[in-house]
Amino acid sequence: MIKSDITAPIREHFPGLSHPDLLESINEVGELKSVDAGTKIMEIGGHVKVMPLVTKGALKVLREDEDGGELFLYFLYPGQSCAMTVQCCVADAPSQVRAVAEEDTEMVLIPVGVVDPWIRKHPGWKDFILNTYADRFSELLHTIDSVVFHKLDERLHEYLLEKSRAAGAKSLTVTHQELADDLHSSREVISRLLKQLEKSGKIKLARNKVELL
DNA sequence: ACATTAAGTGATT
DNA sequence: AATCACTTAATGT
Repeated sequence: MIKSDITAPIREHFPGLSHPDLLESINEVGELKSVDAGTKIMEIGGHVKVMPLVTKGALKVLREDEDGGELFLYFLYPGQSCAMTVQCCVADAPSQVRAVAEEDTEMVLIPVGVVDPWIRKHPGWKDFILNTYADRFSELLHTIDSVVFHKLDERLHEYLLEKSRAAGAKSLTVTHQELADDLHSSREVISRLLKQLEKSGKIKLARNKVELL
């Protein structure tokens, strides 16, 4: 079947999961999925049925407050996965974050039911889960540092750089409003900060465009 | 040409 | 740094 294609992207991006037994298990229950940029992968409050292993593109993970305000947390790149999923299938809790495809993205979906059993069955899987946790935890600390200690203009600049990395391009197609939403700020403030960044020669602006220099 | 949406500005808190 | 009220500019139909 086409199923054998699944292990190829896994072997390429998740070298830690390349033990034959584990690959066979992944091949049995995993499902390769491609989504267009902007597709919602996970909604807040939604029940998590699969754990995504990103193999191409990027997922954007966001927190949302009571009144619909958003806050960007981190991107998930190829070779990474979401610790929230593990938390959710262990605690059987609904998702507390939203995940959206930042680019056209490809991932292998692992049913949450096998996540726990595999930890005992496959040493490589256990290490992977622990690493996923450790990675997300330090990403989160970094985000907290950024929010609490950095000024908004620094955060904005850093976010633009990350976004550029996710897009794999220097030129981004975004509105000021979208940036404001991700950083939990307001459009006017972002506009003004962007203009400062442009003046200091770090970026170039056009309608719906931000170009990193 | 007109309507819609993005971006800029100044004042206020 | 956020919000408001308003203007100006760019874009789609």
